[in-house]
Amino acid sequence: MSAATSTATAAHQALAAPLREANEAWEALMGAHATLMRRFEAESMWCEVSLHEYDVLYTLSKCPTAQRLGELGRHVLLSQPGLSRLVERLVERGLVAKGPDPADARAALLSLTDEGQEVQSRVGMAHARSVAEAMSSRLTAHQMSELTGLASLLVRMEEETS
Amino acid sequence: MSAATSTATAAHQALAAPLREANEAWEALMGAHATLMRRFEAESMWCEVSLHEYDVLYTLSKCPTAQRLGELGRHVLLSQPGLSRLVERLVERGLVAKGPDPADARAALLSLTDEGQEVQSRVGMAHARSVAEAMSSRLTAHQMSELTGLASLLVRMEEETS
DNA sequence: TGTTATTACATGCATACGCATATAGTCAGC
DNA sequence: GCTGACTATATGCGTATGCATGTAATAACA
Repeated sequence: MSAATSTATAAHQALAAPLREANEAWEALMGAHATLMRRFEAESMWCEVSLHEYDVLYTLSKCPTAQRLGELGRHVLLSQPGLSRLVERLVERGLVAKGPDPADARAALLSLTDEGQEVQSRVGMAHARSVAEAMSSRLTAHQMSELTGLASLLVRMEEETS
Repeated sequence: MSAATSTATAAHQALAAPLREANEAWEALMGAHATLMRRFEAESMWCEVSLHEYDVLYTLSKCPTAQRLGELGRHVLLSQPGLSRLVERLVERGLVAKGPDPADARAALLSLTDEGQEVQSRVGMAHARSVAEAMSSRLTAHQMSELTGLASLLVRMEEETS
């Protein structure tokens, strides 16, 4: 091996160590997400509402006041047109109510209907039980809170850096 | 509040504590995944290959030997027909080679072409740098390794429980 | 060995999605 | 108050995806 190659390799390895740690963490996080998503998707509770649809119902259920589409978009991993049409379907199905915003005629204010609340609550309960079963079979309570803390550090990153 | 209601509430709260911890952890993990995915999706490196396509190239690049579709499916969060057609597109584009399995005429053995390796390597480098930047801006090296450990505990859960 | 069940992958079809763009409303400066 | 930049949501269009099912090959078993 030539000196030049050796130097390049050493430099590459010096650079690679922190890069590798970060990518291992991301890959593990991806893997955990994929594993759990696959498990949850296979459950029987999504016959009424898809995961994306439940995501919207859940987000709305946590909001004390009616939300705009753009606000919802910050919580749902979906493009703006995609979310627009997803909400449109939920409105047609009577789970979400869409009304005008008195303060801004462009905006649409979204909230859960009674039926939407009922569906969110019912599906949410079943999902929460499934989540608890999956998580607690692999993590202790302490590990869960550690994971919560670490993952929370990564959330809303772009809102703070932009 | 009646005694019955009070008892039910107490029982609900006793049940709710571990359930809440698990769901907080899952929600934080979802949030971290969504935040980072949103950030990575916005990068310019996916003009050549989409995230799903890169996922396939990356998985193949890590396999020393040619893989079957079903094996790939264990690593990619995509339905079997979806993966079948995604691979079909990659084959048409010359990034993946598909050959017969001498041991099983039903199966198709998949591997990266030279061009596929080149694309995976190039996109992978850029992606890895982006991942490292995103992670290290919010986590210390120690926190990354903690996250790796915790997330790894959740991976391949169904393989061990089934 | 012949019949059935199972596995591995492919395909028809409906739908959901993203990108680009359109439409409608608000705001800033003058 | 008018014009131009900007924002919030909707729509046209092409494509990717999932579900149900098809096709071909292997396995199991009588």
